[in-house]
Amino acid sequence: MSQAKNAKNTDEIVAQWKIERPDIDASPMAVCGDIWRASDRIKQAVADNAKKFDLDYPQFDVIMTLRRQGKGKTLSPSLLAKEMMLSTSAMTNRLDRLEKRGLIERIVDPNDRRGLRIALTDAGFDLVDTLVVSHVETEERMIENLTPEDRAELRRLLAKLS
Amino acid sequence: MSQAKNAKNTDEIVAQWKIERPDIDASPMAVCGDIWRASDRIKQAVADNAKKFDLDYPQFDVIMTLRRQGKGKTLSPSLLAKEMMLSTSAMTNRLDRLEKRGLIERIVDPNDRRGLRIALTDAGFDLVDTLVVSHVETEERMIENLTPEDRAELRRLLAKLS
DNA sequence: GTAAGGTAATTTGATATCGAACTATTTGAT
DNA sequence: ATCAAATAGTTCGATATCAAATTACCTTAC
Repeated sequence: MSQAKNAKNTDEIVAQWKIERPDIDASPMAVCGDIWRASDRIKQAVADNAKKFDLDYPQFDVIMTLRRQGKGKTLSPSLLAKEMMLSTSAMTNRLDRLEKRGLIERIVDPNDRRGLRIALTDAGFDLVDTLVVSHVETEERMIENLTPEDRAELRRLLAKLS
Repeated sequence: MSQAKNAKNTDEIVAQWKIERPDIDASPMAVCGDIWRASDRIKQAVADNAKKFDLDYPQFDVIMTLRRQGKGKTLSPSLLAKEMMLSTSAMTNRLDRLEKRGLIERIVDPNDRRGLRIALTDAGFDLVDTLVVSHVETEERMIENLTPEDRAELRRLLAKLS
């Protein structure tokens, strides 16, 4: 995940293809590759920050999503899964681990006995409230070289992707 | 991986945090989140394309890397792993599967009996040469709404990330 | 009101990943 | 020359993921 020192930059990759397949315009690889790698670096930084709180990224992801719904709010496992683009079986797994750690609890849905409501425990709530500060600092550090205009422009360009 | 219909856009997420934690400027989440999601969509499209050739992304990744080195060129497993930012054990796994499919072969390094040289077979070479065409088309389709200037600007901005 | 089909969550089985331990070989220091 | 340390690749153990199957419950159509 972390940027390996020896990984070629995306221009070098395009140059290699230019030699091997001069009939192909490989330049999209540079654009897509740069997005890909930027994302990997952000993911790594975010995961490293979560690790400081003894959380892996999957756990971090869930409790952040729960926290931003508001104090006392709950979500069903399937909504959580949809929200974070994950299979419900992966969500079951994440919730198992978080429940074991006492950060969330599963509450039977009073209106639908098939369903559950997932709530942060007090410990989970407190943890997120500390965590989110350094999380935002981490992300800010990743993009600190971008001016406000750069940021807006970057988002505008990314929004144009199909 | 695919963009879930119900996933909130990153502005909505920032807005939720604004309510819950007005003391925090969560705007970096929107920038980083947009990069993250753009990357996920590209990854999905690339994996879907590979699937048309009965390859999963990991296998695709390896044979593309080998192919662009040039016909007949070889790389060691550890260099391959470094090149694609992967553990060597994951690389062993990928090579096992590719070897079973007859797309690559492991050749003992004549200069170092600990080492291997990984080479594409003729079948592997032919497969990549078809595959790479639709791969580039796939990536081009993802960024088709970006003008050449947009693409350069996007890369310039991404390069400014820490 | 009952049966058919839909939905919620979990379980199961397969695969990919990593880090650590392991085996075999090479390199380097004396 | 010898032996310790480094290196190449694999194996092992743990964890995460997905898709498909499963169980339980709800909703709809009649």
